[in-house]
Amino acid sequence: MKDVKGAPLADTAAFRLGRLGALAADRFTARIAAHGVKPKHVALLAALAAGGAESQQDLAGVLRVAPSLVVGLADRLEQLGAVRRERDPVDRRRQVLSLTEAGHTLLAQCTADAHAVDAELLDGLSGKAKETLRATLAEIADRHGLSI
Amino acid sequence: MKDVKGAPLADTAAFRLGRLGALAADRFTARIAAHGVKPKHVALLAALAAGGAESQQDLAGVLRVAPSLVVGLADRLEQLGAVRRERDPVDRRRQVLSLTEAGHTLLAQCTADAHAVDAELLDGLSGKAKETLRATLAEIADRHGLSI
DNA sequence: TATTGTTATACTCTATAACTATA
DNA sequence: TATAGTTATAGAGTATAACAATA
Repeated sequence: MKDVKGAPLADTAAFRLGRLGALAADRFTARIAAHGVKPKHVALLAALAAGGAESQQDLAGVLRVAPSLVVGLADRLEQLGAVRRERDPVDRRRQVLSLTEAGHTLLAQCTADAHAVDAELLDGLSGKAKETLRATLAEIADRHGLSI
Repeated sequence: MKDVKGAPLADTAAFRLGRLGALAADRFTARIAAHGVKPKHVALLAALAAGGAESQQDLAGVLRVAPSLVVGLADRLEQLGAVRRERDPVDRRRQVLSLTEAGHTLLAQCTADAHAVDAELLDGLSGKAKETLRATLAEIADRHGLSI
């Protein structure tokens, strides 16, 4: 009769996801720093590439951050020439963001960095284990409305 | 010939782990707030329960935080009656921390909270998928030296 | 002189509230 | 009056540096 107490804290998915998520984020942050951006900037680029959100309010919703935070992110990306910011002619209160050619390139570079982190992090796992993990993470993210 | 560009950013394990890790951490944080602690306090309790680190320096190493941060964590846990803090008679510079009965109880409560978050987060996955995920996360954590 | 713990300080991230302009 | 974006402000979290006690 084992397991009277249930699995210890460190064996829960919640705790491990938190710990590994922080590790993954740290490594990703270190790599993309070379391009002058941080994870939230990349998330914004990815949200634009995915489509469906182009005003700053919509983007704040998708990224689950305060609208005021999007201002600075967009400022920085515009400064890097990665996004265009244009007033919506129909409703001049809205800023419509779109990816430039440079923005697509930057996103591709950061995506390559994420793949590099994947390789480091999942090194040693079997190919099948990696595939299963990706699929499971995708399903969980999907069930919790994390398109980005 | 698909996949010329490789998987998009949102499909990388690094990005999903970061996102899901933040979600798991948020939910865990919300639950344990009822006990007056935050994730780092719980990590300290778990490290003590796991053994192998009892001085504040050692604990800082295991938790991968600055030693100065451990001071405040231990202060709070001592205030809650969850840990004892005793000078090492052999080397009076060292503070030796240990779990009290209340500390074991607190850790058990927080572990139950983590299980509750697991249930929420992994809801909808098959039992087998959950087990495989736990095993894979454990293996990755282990390979990267994350005992806690 | 080196190390443990502590305190003081500063920096990063992000949210909330106040404000401007449009609607 | 309500909404999109912006700016100002404040709080949480954590690291680094300076300091005290002990080795």
